[in-house]
Amino acid sequence: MNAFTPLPGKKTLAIGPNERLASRLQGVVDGRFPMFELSQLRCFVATAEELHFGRAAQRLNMTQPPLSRQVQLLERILGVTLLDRTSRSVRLTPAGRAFLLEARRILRLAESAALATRRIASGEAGQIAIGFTAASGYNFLPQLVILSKARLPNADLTLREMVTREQVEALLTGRIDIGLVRPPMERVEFATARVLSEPLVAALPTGDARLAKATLTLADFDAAPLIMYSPEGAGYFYNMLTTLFDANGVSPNYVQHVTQIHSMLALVHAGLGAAIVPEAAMSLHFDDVQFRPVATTPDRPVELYMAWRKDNESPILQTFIDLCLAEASPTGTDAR
Amino acid sequence: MNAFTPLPGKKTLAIGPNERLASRLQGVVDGRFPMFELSQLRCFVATAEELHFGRAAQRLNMTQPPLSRQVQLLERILGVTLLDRTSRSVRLTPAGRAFLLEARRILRLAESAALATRRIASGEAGQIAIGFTAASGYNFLPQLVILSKARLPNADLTLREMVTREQVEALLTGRIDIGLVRPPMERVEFATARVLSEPLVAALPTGDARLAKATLTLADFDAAPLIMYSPEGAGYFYNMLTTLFDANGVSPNYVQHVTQIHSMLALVHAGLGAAIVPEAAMSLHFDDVQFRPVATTPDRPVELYMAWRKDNESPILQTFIDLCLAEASPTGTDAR
DNA sequence: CGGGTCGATGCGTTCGGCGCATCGACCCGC
DNA sequence: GCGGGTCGATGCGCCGAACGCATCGACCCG
Repeated sequence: MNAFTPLPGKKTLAIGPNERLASRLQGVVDGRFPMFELSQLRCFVATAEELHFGRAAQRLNMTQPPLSRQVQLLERILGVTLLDRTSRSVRLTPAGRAFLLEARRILRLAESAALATRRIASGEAGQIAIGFTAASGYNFLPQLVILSKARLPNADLTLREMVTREQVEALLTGRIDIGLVRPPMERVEFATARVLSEPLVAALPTGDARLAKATLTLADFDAAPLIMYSPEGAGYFYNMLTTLFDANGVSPNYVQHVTQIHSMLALVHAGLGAAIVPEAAMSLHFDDVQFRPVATTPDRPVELYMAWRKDNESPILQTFIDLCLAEASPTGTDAR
Repeated sequence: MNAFTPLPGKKTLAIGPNERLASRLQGVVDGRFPMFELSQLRCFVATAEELHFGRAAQRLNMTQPPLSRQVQLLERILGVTLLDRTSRSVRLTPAGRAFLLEARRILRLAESAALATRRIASGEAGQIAIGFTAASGYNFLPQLVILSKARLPNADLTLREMVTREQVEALLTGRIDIGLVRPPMERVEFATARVLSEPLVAALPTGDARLAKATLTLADFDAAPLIMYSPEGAGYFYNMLTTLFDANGVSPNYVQHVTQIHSMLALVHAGLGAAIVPEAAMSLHFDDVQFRPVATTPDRPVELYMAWRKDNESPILQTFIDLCLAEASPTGTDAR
């Protein structure tokens, strides 16, 4: 069992090891070098730091002979003497000094690569690309980013503004992992959760008589100048408002169609008319533009959904979504 | 007693065969992970690139079963699934995608580290710190740098201006590898080679009557205003000139002692007097300062030596010195 | 000149990685 | 729908590589 078996004589034939070594170093002959291993780098670094094979071996939890041999092997692989050693001293050669720095870098890189990969697999780190509609960028998205920075500091968020239709395609192609989209969102590939529902508010220019009322109704917009959403670029709001107006028999005077909410408010500021915008747009402050609630049925018609591919296996995506759903008020969300 | 005999109190030194295995598995438990090897990274990279174990194994000159096992082992070391594999397809997980980039970086770094170290050991690359006296920086040093850049493009030169005395100390402490020094330079630790010997020239202000002569003699400076070297900061030139003047019975009128040659020329430019400078100083152009040869014995009294430690084992230093000595005119050099 | 230290080396053992053969899952085409 | 083909996983035997022990040879010190 014990390896110790004292042999009487010493066999002087030492061709065996040299032959194996020769086969290993055959690559040197035809120009292709064999590569060292990280364990050999650790051997060398420990030895270079201790400048003493015995202590280095102790640090590496091994004995001195195999350590000596690993360092020798590393030197033969490199074809370079890294350490000048006598029985009295061990010193780094210039090449050894340079290689020591490189070896430390390689080992550090290997350590950090392992760590980073473990974090990514555990959902603590990684990249998340988020698509969002313009209006969700005013209020909800910033909160989402703040939440992510606080709870997932190693998450690397990429934000891309795009309309719902573009987000669907981006989700399918994998260009984004999460979409902040407007309903309806019914696709078998996607899981969705309602993350926001908010009322509509009227944006009125200073001096507008309707500012006297605390709350407006849709009837207040009948035959009045209204800045309206473009059916192409802002279909969700266009459809929502036309449906609401039709259901209530209201016919505003559409003075302009625009796509962006901040453009609408700029036109309100210019006195062109009123606009009806989601409550989140109140984050945008324009001079001479004031807001009033608008009563509708339902009273919070503007909905925002989070959508992601069911088969997206990114661990951090799961962490992120769990985080979002846990943080959002339970009544306001409706997962899957 | 052998240092590696297990002592009663040091159980940890006894590394049984089971302990290696145990430490490998135990490491995962107590938070310390075993480290992967570069060969495993190569296995993973090839597999991730081919997305096919059979082809990857072929690329690695091995068979598929050990490749599968190495990738499995890597995954167990990381504690992370890198590849989702069925019998029909192999796909990277998000963590695998991230680790692939890291693995490639590590392998590239290892390759380049080996290459760089081989270059350093062969004398093709490395760092050389050169000390030089101010005057040698005007002409000789730039040529040396140009020569080095052309023939040793991977040499990383560090240039430090210092007087001869400082260079000697810097050579002894290893702060510089090569000194460009003034004689005498007699130390057993150093090898030296004369790399330059040049005549003295007079720097005269425009209008000086001596400009009429094509060549001046030392007698031309007797009783005339002369800007002189400081004995502390420029001892070599101070001693050379005083010795020459004494030997020729000449007594100039020392109007100012300064250390730097360009300061002397500035004072000549200001009309304060003449100066005697090494020929290399003619590289410095001042308005209203013109040069004339000065006849001396010997006719090229200004000598520059290259000095380096005999025991400096830097391979590129040897290459560099060989290069310098081969390039310099054989008559002008005198190695060792 | 003998004891002590240290790296190198001989030697026997063991363990890990390899190749071969095979399994099991899955796809595809007849 | 069933057999052939593909592909990754696995069992197994073998061999080489790395380990530990013992020892050598060089060197230093008193």
